[in-house]
Amino acid sequence: MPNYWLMKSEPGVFSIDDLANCPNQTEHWDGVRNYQARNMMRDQMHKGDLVFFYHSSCKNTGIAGIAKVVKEAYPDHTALDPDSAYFDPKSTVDNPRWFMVDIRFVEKFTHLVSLQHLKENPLLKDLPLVQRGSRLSIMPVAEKQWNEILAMVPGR
DNA sequence: GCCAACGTTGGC
DNA sequence: GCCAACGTTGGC
Repeated sequence: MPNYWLMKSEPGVFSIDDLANCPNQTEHWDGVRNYQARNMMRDQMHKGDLVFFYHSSCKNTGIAGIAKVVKEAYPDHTALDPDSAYFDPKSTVDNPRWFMVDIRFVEKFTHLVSLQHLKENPLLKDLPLVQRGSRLSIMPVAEKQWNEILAMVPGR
């Protein structure tokens, strides 16, 4: 059984369309700089897990589609690159502080499941995404929540 | 652009 | 270990 996740991305930076247009429709998920998110990604995210791709900080916030984990956590090289916005001087080759996984495009929803609709569904009240003040960029999704959200996808 | 909420840093 | 200051996230 796969685990289920939700990962946020700003579509102005990297959208689900960008993922679909990558070589092999696969890209590494760099730039995670939050320990809670890192720990989940590093310790609990496994090959074959499914991911809701969430568009944040944009006009239409919500879940835009599905991706899947195709490579488990390995060091995030952008932390070692002084020219990267994600550079972290405290991360080293021998002792990497930040990690990333590779994900592959699976499906784009014809219409996204909006944050507003997610918030309105009482069955999703425990999802960190809809909780007040939550800023987690990677979060687990329970199987029941996953199925509930899938049932909310317009036209699916 | 605003700002509430949160995470991190660093002095003590 | 406390906590004030600061930086970031992300919805609105």
